[in-house]
Amino acid sequence: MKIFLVDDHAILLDGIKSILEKEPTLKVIGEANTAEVALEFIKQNEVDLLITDFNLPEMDGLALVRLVKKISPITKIIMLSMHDEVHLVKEILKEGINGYILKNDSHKELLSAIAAVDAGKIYLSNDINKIIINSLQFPDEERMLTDREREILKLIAKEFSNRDIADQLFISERTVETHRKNIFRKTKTNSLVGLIKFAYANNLI
Amino acid sequence: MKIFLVDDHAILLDGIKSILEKEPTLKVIGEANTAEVALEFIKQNEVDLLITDFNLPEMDGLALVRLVKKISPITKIIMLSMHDEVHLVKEILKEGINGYILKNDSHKELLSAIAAVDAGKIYLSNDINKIIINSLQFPDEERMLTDREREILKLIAKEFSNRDIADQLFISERTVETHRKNIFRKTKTNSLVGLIKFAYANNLI
DNA sequence: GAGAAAATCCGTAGTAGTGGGTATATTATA
DNA sequence: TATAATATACCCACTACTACGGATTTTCTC
Repeated sequence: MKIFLVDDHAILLDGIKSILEKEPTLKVIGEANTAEVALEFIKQNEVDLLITDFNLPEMDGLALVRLVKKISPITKIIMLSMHDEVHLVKEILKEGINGYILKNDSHKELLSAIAAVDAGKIYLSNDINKIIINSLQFPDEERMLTDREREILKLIAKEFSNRDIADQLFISERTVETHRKNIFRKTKTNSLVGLIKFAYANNLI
Repeated sequence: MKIFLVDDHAILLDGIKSILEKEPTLKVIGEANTAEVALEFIKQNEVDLLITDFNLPEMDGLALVRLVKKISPITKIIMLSMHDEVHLVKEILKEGINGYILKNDSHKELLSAIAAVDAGKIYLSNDINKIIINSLQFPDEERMLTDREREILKLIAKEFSNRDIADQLFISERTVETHRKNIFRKTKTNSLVGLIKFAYANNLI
């Protein structure tokens, strides 16, 4: 099984490689610190399995997954993330990846995931399963932010005022206020600080 | 050399262990996900080198370092952090640790650090050196926040209003406003969002 | 083409925080 | 003990955002 690793922390990359090298059936044929470099490699080489972090500089793991699915549909993908925020997990799973494990899972979980994915199954780590099931049991939570709301939240996080955002998007300040109101409602926060924390947890910053 | 590892991400712990096991002179005699568990171990066993992450649940890496220095002064310490924020780096180095490397350094850097520390030297990763030198060249930056300011920043980050904070600390709202002003000045931010980002970067949240 | 969802826009009143000061008591530190 | 640093407190004018409310247009979906 030809595996390609992506993570922006070299030490983690080295560690995982060291673990996988102990398995005779697995072969790490390449690694990268950024999604861009990974894509270049996948365009030119056949990769059976891509194991990628979600947090990457520039292009994030989600964008990488979408592009890999386009340019190399046979490549299976396992996401190795530290994020356990329900919105974000759902967003990633929607892309149809083959496995999702967390960084505080052990290497055994990673090996199990690889085996399962190799056998054509989908593997979710225990914690991720819990999150999914929990969100099915308590579906009260609002649906995700719309694209526009997300756009505005990002601008808020970039320290723009309502006035600035309105100018930038060529809309009225009122509209920005309305979006802001809706974002607050949907994220169940009622302070700017809470909102920024939400943005962090959901990787919008 | 008897080494103890601390990191809240099991997969990283496993990876580093796997790397270190290849070196015949090194022996990983234990590992932990939390500072508390690590301290228990160090109390009862002789540890030559502690390699610890900074971000830990509950007690953080800085507090761990301070306690280890007390209960086992012979134990050398290498901090393995993803933080490269100048204030925080300085704060950690002030504790007198033996090495500081970043998570996006490679395993070679880690091995070099271990060798240097074993030889009684202090090892700083290249990026950390740059940060230190840079801060010497441009010492214009304000000194760190005072304890009180830090306390107030944490409360701001917990979504308390000035009124709330004043009540909680039994001081006037005016005083809170003054502290807030000083915090803004010192952190060179001028929006709440910037402030929260600073708090994140400095691990105050 | 009906209906839902999303995006747009507005008013009015009130509040919390910003930015500019100044000033004094307390606590470290040399 | 002088000096600096920190923590405390106040004033005033201003602005940005909040919290209610309601409404219309555009876009998507069945």
